[in-house]
Amino acid sequence: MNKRDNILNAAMHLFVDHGEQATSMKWIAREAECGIGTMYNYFASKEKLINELYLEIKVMYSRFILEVLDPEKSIKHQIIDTWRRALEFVLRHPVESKYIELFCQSPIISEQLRRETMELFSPLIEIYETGKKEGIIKNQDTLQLLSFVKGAITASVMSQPEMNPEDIDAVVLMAWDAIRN
Amino acid sequence: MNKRDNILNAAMHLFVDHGEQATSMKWIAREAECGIGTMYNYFASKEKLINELYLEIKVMYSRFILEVLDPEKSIKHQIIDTWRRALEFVLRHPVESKYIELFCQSPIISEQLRRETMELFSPLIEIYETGKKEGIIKNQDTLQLLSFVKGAITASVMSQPEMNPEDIDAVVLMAWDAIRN
Amino acid sequence: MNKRDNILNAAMHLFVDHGEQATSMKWIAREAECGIGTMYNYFASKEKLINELYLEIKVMYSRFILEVLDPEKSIKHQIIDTWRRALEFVLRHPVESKYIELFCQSPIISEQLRRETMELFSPLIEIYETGKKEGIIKNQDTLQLLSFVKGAITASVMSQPEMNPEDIDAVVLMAWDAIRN
Amino acid sequence: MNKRDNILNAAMHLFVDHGEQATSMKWIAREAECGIGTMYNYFASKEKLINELYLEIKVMYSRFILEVLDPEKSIKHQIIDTWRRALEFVLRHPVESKYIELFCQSPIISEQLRRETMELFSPLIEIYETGKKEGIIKNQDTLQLLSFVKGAITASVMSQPEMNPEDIDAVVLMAWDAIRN
DNA sequence: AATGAATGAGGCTTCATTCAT
DNA sequence: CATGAATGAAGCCTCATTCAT
Repeated sequence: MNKRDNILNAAMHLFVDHGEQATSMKWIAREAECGIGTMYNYFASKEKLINELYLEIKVMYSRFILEVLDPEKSIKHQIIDTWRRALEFVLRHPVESKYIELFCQSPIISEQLRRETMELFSPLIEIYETGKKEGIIKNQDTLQLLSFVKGAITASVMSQPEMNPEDIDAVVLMAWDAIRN
Repeated sequence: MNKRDNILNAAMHLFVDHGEQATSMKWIAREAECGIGTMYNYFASKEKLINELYLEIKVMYSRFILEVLDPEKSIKHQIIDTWRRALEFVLRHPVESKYIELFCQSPIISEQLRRETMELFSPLIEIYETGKKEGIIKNQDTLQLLSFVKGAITASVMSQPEMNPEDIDAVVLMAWDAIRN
Repeated sequence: MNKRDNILNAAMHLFVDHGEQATSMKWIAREAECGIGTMYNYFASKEKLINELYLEIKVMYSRFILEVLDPEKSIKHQIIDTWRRALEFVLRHPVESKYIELFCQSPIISEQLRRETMELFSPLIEIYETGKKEGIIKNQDTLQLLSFVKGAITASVMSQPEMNPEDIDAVVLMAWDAIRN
Repeated sequence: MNKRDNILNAAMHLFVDHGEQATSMKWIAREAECGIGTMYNYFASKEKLINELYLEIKVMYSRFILEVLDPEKSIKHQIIDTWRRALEFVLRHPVESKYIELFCQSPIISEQLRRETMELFSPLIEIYETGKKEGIIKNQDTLQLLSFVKGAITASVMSQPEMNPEDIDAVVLMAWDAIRN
């Protein structure tokens, strides 16, 4: 594992466990097993580090979810697949998930970066809009639909961090019942 | 307005806008128009202040939601009423809502307090369980159901802070479709 | 016991147990069972309080020692009597003794007060000088003699706070052997 | 001079002149010509600094006194030699001596450290006990003897900080007369 | 005279950042 | 590149003192 990733990984774990501001650069350096000065060769400041970490995780997350999209499949299938992937992400990458949950709204994240990472998920928007046109999901504002299911799924998995396949099926079913026509 | 509430109010606004850790006690004092020392007559430490603020808001929130519960009504009505109240709370108390959204998971909130505030919502649990017995809502784990709709509704209203009555109806319908049998 | 003495007494105990600076005015007020403001009716400031306490104790100490002086007795007897009284003072008033031991040199005590309290013991000086003239004690500088025996006796009793009569006799004998001719 | 010693030295002088509690860390830093933060690289807290300074001085003091012990010499000579060294220490290291005098009993010094530094002087105890066995000094409790002469000598030199050789001889003689048989 | 809430200067300590090695 | 000692601004908190009641 390269040194930059080492640092980001150490930072993520500490942030999740103790909060961004309660985690000092010294502490990150100790966990990453490098000198404090070294970190400043990779990240110009703590703020930069936090923003880069945020970007890294969001990119990883969006890739994980979107890479299962198969345009051959039906819209319903595609939507449900993204949900399953979202749930799977939490199970496979609990720390990254917790990070997103906790610091998504951190005031340190620049507004610009926040907007950029939102765009990573734009392919989802198209799917939902196609779904609406096909009449298989409710004709609501797309952002509304997305927020609803994202909130629902995230909260579900957070409240029960160790889901088994039946739990996953149950949550996916509820989400589908919520938005389908 | 009494001085203690002044302080809590100033703190809440600053916390929501700039984060708990980025908000200094000096800053809160300036906003609350009192000396720093005065705050320590009411709250033994910043941590205590944060915890008391959390409790205050959670109690206010739970009262607001639960006070519309009418045992005479059908379970479906009662469930939907609580959702409408939850949405109304966000519209009427946007800062308090944002506070809950942001700091619900703050590592500063003591585990004990977190548990205590959870119990404030226990009446909801009974309603859902009656609903399950009556067969009108899905036979899922109650905490799962609650998390799902809570997450969904919160995310919905957060993504669109100025909802009109139709939006509210739409969200409530989605939530109901999600959990009904 | 009057209120002023109450305050001085509470202050003395706290100072001895925790140090002058570590003892807050609030704490003294709590122990003296009066309001903080009340203390300021009796002592203009903490510094004044400390200085008055110092004076009070030193006066008490000097009176205790000097009141046994009997000009009818021989010089040797008078000297030894003061030592016995000094030892007795420690046994009877351990807290006051500890206070003297600890804060005798406190930088808060004003130089003037320190000089004034020194004069309280001036009768002793005359006795030693008479003793030198009579040739029964060593012909040293009087301050030297006084310091020597005072240091010796204080250290003795401090190292063994619960002396029995034989211990007292032993210390007195050593002191006498030290200065006698 | 190394930086740690610089800090300890600055601290010692300020403590002696103004008291431990009246001396702020900022002040010590200014005198030591370093940043405040630098001090915390060497001492984890003000309390630690005070304790380490105490240890340093006590070790220096005990070494200074004990290094003249010569088992070839008579007990009387050995005892008197340690006294002369103690007096010499005060003359050569007046600030260190004042520090011992003033803060020996500071409530900040940990009880454990106090016990440890006492043991530094254990060789003295053996000498006195040999002296008692040989019948050349009074058959008192050893700690009593030690306290007596230590208190006497310290007080003597403190009351007259610039002693000449005759004064030293006089004090040593008084001390010897006090304990000899 | 008695009280204690209010105040803010100042204390200890942390920590992001720099820079000489 | 890597390191970590040095730095001082800024944070939390204490506490002597005041003043309105």
